[in-house]
Amino acid sequence: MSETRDRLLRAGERLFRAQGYSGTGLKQLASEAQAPWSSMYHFFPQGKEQLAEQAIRYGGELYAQMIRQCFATYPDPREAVAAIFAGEVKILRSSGFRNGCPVASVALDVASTTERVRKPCAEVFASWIAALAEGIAASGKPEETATDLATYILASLEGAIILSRTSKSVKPLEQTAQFVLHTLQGKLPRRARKAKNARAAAKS
Amino acid sequence: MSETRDRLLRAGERLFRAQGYSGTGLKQLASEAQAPWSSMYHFFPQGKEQLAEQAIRYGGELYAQMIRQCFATYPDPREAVAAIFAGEVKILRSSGFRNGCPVASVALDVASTTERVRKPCAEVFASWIAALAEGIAASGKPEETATDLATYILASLEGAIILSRTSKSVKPLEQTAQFVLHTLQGKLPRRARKAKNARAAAKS
DNA sequence: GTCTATACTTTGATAGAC
DNA sequence: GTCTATCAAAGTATAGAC
Repeated sequence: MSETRDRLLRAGERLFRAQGYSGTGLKQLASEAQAPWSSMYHFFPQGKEQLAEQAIRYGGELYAQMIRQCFATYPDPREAVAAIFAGEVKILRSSGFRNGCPVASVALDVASTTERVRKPCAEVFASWIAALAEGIAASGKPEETATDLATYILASLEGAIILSRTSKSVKPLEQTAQFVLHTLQGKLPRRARKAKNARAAAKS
Repeated sequence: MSETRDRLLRAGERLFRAQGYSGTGLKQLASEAQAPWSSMYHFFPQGKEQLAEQAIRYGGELYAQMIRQCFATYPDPREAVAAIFAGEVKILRSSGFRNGCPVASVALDVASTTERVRKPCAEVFASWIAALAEGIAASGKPEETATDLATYILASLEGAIILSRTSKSVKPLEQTAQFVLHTLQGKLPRRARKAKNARAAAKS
């Protein structure tokens, strides 16, 4: 609907992604969005948390679409996941290692302090896992295994992005991709379903 | 040497870990450390960046020791890595999902803005990778492969911590551990060394 | 819906007495 | 090394005219 509102959300996604939640000021955000300061509280009367919540969902939906797009283009999950990692390499490179994950930086900032913002972060992560799992399950794997795999893939991707962004090198992303892809082509852990047994073993 | 200085560093590690760099105020930090406000600039005349830099290194060294300890206790890399993941589960649980990685939250905050703090973050990550690689190489794997593996393990661990912290559930951590351990016991990706070829393939 | 102005708080950082 | 006081700037949020 509103043009200005969209610009605010996009600026939010950009800035939160690069500087985190606390590190981004609303005035900087409005200025970056070329929006008047008054629109800030016009469109988001509940302030920063409300804006962040919607910016997270906005960026999250974009990324979910990208994931689905990859699986639509490459029916083979291995190729799809390779494309996702490769896409991340491109994003990091072309942004000078500024654009990492639009959710992770906010999530770490607020996970323990601002419940209202933590929740959308968790939901977006869950939606990405669902998108990955759906793509994987489409190739014939049982659904539970697909969700476990999807969680593992997202975790590896997120961590690799952090390492790459911090070291300003795409190597961690590329190296991690190799092992994840290998997992995808190989046989899965014996009985990925029986997480309970494995859990007990890991604890000891 | 100084008792007060140590308390400030420890408080820094605690707070930065849970709230990020921008999200943590120096006054809150001094109060939490039960240190007078004046000691802040007495011990860290260059201000917040200097404190953060040293707090990062402090926490980083602690974690590196823990990694080495795990490999010393369990000569089998698989068991050592399982212990590291299990330890993280315990830390998250016992802290009410507050204590994630002491570096990642700061790294995402400042990676693109505060070079002085980004650098120690990158160095600490590198030291953890080195510690992991050393433990893995000790079991007979070639050195280059060990470093690649170590990067992959750390990435998966970091990402899993994020997912677990955000969702307030240890499931992502436990599921990710399963796949990582499976990679460790299985055969490695064909020619982990020839990263260049793989890189080219991932791009296409 | 936008403009200008402003209240109030917190931030990082200094100064000077002791 | 610590205390008290204070600074300028930036933070979020509001108010009222247009």
